[in-house]
Amino acid sequence: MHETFNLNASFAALADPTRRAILARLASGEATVMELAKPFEMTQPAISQHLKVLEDAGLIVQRIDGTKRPRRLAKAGIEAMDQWLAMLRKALEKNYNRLDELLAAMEPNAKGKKR
Amino acid sequence: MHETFNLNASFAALADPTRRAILARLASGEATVMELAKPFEMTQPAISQHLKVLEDAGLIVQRIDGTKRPRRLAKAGIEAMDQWLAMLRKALEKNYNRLDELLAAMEPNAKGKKR
DNA sequence: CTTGACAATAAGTCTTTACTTATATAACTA
DNA sequence: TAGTTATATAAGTAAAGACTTATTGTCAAG
Repeated sequence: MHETFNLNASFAALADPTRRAILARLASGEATVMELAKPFEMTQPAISQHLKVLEDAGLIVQRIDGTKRPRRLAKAGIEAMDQWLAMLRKALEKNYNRLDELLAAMEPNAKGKKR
Repeated sequence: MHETFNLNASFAALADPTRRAILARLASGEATVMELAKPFEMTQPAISQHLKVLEDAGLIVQRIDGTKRPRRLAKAGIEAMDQWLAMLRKALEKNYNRLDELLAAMEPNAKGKKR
């Protein structure tokens, strides 16, 4: 419930190229809204809205510095997605092995051979 | 272009809990549409549409077996997302170190006030 | 050849999303 | 203090998404 719900928001957040670019930028350190907005042909409110999506998804956090609100990456949310994907990747490896076994069973003659 | 576009679709695909459940199911091996549909309170067309989304996103592939169309996980698409996220995770580790350095540098003197 | 199982597609509805412009608020600066 | 900078919020719109029901295409088996 808590986790699944958050994964919905987290993956949805990554589905947008602007938001992925923002995260990539934050990967090299904190940045303010204006700094983040600069590379895009988009208004500041649009960027603020993207940042809200990222924050609600648990992927970034903000800090207060005068009138500025520098954002940085948030570990927890990113790791949650990473772990979910790791599960899939592991399954892929397993299935790959299983496929090997299947092929081996189907071709007793050519067992262990790579064609 | 190719890669960014695909990541849009891939992450968007994972944003839906039904589709994540489908992938989790496929993690334990091939399954037909009907098999995949069974756990959900949803019609078969709905599942077929989800499968189309997953396939367009490069996350699954299908095989033809009579009138059945068994799906299985697709390595490439999953790895693409995994690698993008790995980039973020790496940045987090780096930034964590950087923060350590910053705090260490600030510590010798009295720490800044907050105002 | 007909029937039934498996699956895709079409069309319609309702909700969500990604923007825009306009405006508000709070904190710096001169 | 007044003006400017940094950011958030509100309201409106157009497009995309997640379903539904209805229908169609294909194969397999009697």
